[in-house]
Order: sequence, then structure tokens, then C-alpha cells
Amino acid sequence: MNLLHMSTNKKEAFTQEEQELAELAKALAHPARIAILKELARRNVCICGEIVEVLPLAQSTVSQHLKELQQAGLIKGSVDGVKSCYCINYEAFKRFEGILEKFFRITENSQGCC
Amino acid sequence: MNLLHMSTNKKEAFTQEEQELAELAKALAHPARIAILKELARRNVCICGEIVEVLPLAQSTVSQHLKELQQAGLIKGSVDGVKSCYCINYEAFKRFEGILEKFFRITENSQGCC
DNA sequence: TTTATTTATCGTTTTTTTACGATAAATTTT
DNA sequence: AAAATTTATCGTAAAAAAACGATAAATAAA
Repeated sequence: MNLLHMSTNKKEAFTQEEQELAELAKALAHPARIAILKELARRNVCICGEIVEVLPLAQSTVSQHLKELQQAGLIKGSVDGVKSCYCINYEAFKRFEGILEKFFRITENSQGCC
Repeated sequence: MNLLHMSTNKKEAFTQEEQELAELAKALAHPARIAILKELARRNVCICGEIVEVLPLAQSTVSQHLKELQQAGLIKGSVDGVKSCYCINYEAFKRFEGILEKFFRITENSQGCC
């Protein structure tokens, strides 16, 4: 492999699994998004702009993070009048957990040498 | 909170735990790094430039990814002559698993509303 | 000793992410 | 009906990540 680095489309060079795990990991790759997820889990009744109150970020920035979490599938959102309501997508987390577990299992039976 | 967005240093606004999880997740947030980790685990004898052979990326780019994984603590490296050898840091993965498990547990007992 | 191999690092470019303010649309409240 | 509230989106700026080629240092092979 690696003549002129194979394909022009880098994304396609990796497996579907690798891409999916990377996408999900990316959703967790910012402390603000982790804080949002924790807050959504804490109040099991869904919240909306209350998240903004809790985070040290501007409303538009929080909105952006919420969008990313939603696009990754980790949260669900619904509109209630002028307010909007988000919550944990339980099924997605279960799936995420499964993918991670499988991944970690691979690393488990490798005895390092360094 | 949130008057002028609190502190000027955004990083400090989140907990140590949130930051650590975000850092670890970021290390997984690229398919190339996942592929590298899988390859390191597959050959349980450590490899080095053989990783470059397997990935559709330039040598310098792979080297960069290896550095990031090492900085995140997920892999260990050692030099053997002109070659350099990397391997899975088993303890780090165990720790990572623990942190994730704790995090997922929080999300588990939240019944969504959307 | 000269040549070849291996790999980390430098410099650079391009792309993505993060963050904010301003604004617009929708909906309550007054 | 007018004013206020809520929130997504737009435009933009700054920072970080991703990628490459070139190079230098170290070691191995000739």
C-alpha cells in the first residue's frame, strides 16, 4: 500500500467501523459536550436553555454543541413552543458502549513490549 | 453563572474529569488513530514503520498520530536502534475503560422524554 | 567510509473546530 | 397589538487539527 497514499478520498480508506467509532469519540472530545450530556442525564426531565445557564459559554456556542451531539445521534431533541428540549438517546449510548467494548476487547489480549 | 461567560480560561471552567475524558476521547476521534491502535493490538509484538505500510497516509502524518496517541498515554514507545517500537499501554486502556464506564452509568438511569 | 534506511521534526498549507455577537423566527406574556 | 423570551442560524474570527514534503539525525549495511 501507500503508493501516492492510495486513494484521494481519505475517509474511504478506513473501515466503516473505524469511522463510526471515530465519529462517536469526536462527540465526546470536548469537555463542554461531556458536561452537557451529564447535565441532560442528571435532570431526567429534559431541559433546553437551562443548559446555557450551567455552562460558561455563550448561548450560540451551546446551541452548536447541542447540534453536534444530536448529529452524532447521542441526544434527541424536540420543540415545545418557543422552547426546545433535549435528552439522552439511550439506545445510541447502548450501541456506543457495545462498539467501545468490542474495541477494548481487541486491545486486551495484546501484551505490550515497551 | 455566565456573566460575560465567567472565566477567560475556558479549559478551567470544566472539571478535571470532564477534561480527562475529553482528552482520551479526542485520541480516538480519528479513524487513522483507531486503525493504528488496532494494528498495534493485532501484532502483539510491537511494530514501528510497519504501521506506515498499512495506513494510507504519509510517514510524517503517521508519526504525528503516533505522537498524539503517546501524549494521550494510550501507547508506549521505545527506540530500538534506528527503528522505533510502539505498543498498547494496557494500564491506560484499563483506566480509560473505567472512566467511560462511570460516565455511561450516569446516562443509564435517565429516561429520555423526546 | 560511504551509502542506505528509519523516523522524528520543521515549515507550510488546508480544513475543521470553537467561539462569539447579531439577527430572525416563533411564541409567550403583558 | 406590542413587548419580551427563546433559540437556531448566519457571518466571522481565531485556534487547533490534519496532511504533506523536505530535511536532519541516527544507525545499519555495503
